[in-house]
Amino acid sequence: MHDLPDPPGGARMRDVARAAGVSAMTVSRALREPSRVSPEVRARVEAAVREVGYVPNRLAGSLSSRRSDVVGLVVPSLENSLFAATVKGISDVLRREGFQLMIADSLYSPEAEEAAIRAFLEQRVAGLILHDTLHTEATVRMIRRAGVPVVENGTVPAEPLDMVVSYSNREAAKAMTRHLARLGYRRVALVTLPSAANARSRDRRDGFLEALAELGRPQDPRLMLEMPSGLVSGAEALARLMEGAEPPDAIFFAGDVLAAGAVLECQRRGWAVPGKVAIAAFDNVDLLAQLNPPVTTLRLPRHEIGTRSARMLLDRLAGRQSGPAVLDLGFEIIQRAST
Amino acid sequence: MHDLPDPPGGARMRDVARAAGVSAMTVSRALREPSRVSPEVRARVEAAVREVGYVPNRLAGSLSSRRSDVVGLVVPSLENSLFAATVKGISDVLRREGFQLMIADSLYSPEAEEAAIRAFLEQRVAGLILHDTLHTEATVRMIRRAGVPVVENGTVPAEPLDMVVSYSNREAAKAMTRHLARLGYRRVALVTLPSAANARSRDRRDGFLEALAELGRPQDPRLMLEMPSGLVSGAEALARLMEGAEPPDAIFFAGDVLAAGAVLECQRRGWAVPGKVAIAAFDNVDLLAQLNPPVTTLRLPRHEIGTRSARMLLDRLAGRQSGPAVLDLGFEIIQRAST
DNA sequence: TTGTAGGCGTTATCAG
DNA sequence: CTGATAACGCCTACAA
Repeated sequence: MHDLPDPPGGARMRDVARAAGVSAMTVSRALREPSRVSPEVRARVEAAVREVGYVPNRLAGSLSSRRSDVVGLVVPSLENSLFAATVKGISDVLRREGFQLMIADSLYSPEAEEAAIRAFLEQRVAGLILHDTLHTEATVRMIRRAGVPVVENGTVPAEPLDMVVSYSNREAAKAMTRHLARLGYRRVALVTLPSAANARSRDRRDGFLEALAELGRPQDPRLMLEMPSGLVSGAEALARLMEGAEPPDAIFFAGDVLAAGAVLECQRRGWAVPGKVAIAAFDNVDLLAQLNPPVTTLRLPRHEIGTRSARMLLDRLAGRQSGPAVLDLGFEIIQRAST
Repeated sequence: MHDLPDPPGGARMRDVARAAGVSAMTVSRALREPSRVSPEVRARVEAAVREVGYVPNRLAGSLSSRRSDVVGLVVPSLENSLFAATVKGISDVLRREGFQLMIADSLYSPEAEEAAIRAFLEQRVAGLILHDTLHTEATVRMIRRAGVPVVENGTVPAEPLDMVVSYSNREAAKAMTRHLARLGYRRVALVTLPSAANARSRDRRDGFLEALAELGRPQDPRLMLEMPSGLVSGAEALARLMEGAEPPDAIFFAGDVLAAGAVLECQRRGWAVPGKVAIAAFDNVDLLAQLNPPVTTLRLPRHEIGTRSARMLLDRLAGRQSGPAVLDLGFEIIQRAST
């Protein structure tokens, strides 16, 4: 909390009013509802605004009007480029509608998310977009009490807080597993990110297991691995899985850039993909299409999740939409040479 | 701008005061300067806060105190993971100090930057961090008039607005060019991002040319190319440069993931790297170390730029630092197998 | 179409 | 250590 150097340089509405020879109220109107002010006065006000270099104070405006044009966003990580696509989608829509974006990262911790959301509510944001769907009880109470609209993004939660825009991690993982089976792979392994604090990861694992069950295949713990994020991690996962007695003939890397790391490791080891082992990924990052071989993966609507979330939130704020809503944006399998 | 549902659910300070049997002023103190309130009262206030579910209204607080704990950040692009590292650094420091972050992207357009900055100033942010160093005149006027502290990040500008935290794009490009010459490469090509709206790109080109001049080598327009960002673009740049009559023996990709795209294209063409052509990159993204061969590049202090920028800004806000300051964080060459 | 009065929820200031 | 009072800059509501 630090000093705002308003007084020396900052002109207030009344300064504009004086310069334009009207009342402050008229300046306010001229700025927000130009049509409700005579053209002549409007011109004088606009001139005065330029003359004194007036920058409206939205803190005062929001306090008085009990409205806000700031949306709060919490993502698990600011460094993950997958979230970046969603953030971009949100930002694009908000900008067009004249809203501002406050961002915080939760680091996959519900407690950190709670702190971020509290800070946002203190700033009286108009609405929240949350990528994680797991919240502390205190968070839920705070949000309920505040009454702000919320959009959740990460996956379709069992008990949505309010609105949801996502794809189904479970269905996506299931579809890819089926796809690999259809291609003839018999021993399909799954690598996920640590599921402890990651509902998305659990959903993917569940989808994988559901597919196996439907296919009448047994669960084999030797074919399931949790690894942290990263290229190196993908390489290591590959090594571990292939060292086993009955190695997989296909590996589904259901997270991040793990698959890319694995393909690069195959290059180093001189292993043919998919000859030695097939590799599938979970997200359509540019890299996967450019790798040798290009990697089969899922196209997820990352950017659209952002745009639709923002739209849904703004619709609610504008009273254009009533109740909770769940939007499942689906996904698509991209078959490439790696499987 | 939309309705804030404060009244139904939102308790105000006076509600807390009533519940605790004290005045609102005492609640305010108990919350912000607990030591200036008797332990007994403090406890009553804390209990009352929990009881009524009080969430302070910082709009009112900031308006009254003329302080803000929000920092505005403008990056060229929200999707570029290089900026993400800097954003993360900023966010880490701000969180620790209890500040909030508003983010907007400029899309490399000074006009869009101006709009974003205006919006931030309307929100009365305590300070600004700008990644671009090119601003419209109106932007400069606005910032000067507002008197908010500013940190610029992109490159060291000729006329800093205020504080600067960066590395020198020119020096970094120069150093890598020299490095390639030292390794024995005779015809070094340069690929940059479009320089029209990108000062960083121009600086890199200038550094490249300076190095050539120092080495007594001629400028060869056939060895300089501007390409848009992206892996595919890197592959295409490679193809174009190698198709010429006197192809380069080394290519310095001074932007983004261009170099990675080129290495992957070499794999496809069966070109040895560096046998057929050496490849160097500009930023230490994880991928470069994992590619085959691993790619020589520059380690830039992306994350540290963020942390130091935030610290410098907060120091200024706390009165701990006086005038403008320019912090050059340097860089480092990482020699790998691709050169 | 324009203006006046009062209040949004908090904090600075000064008094007790 | 605590409280009363007056802003902070703008907007809602109503009046002219």
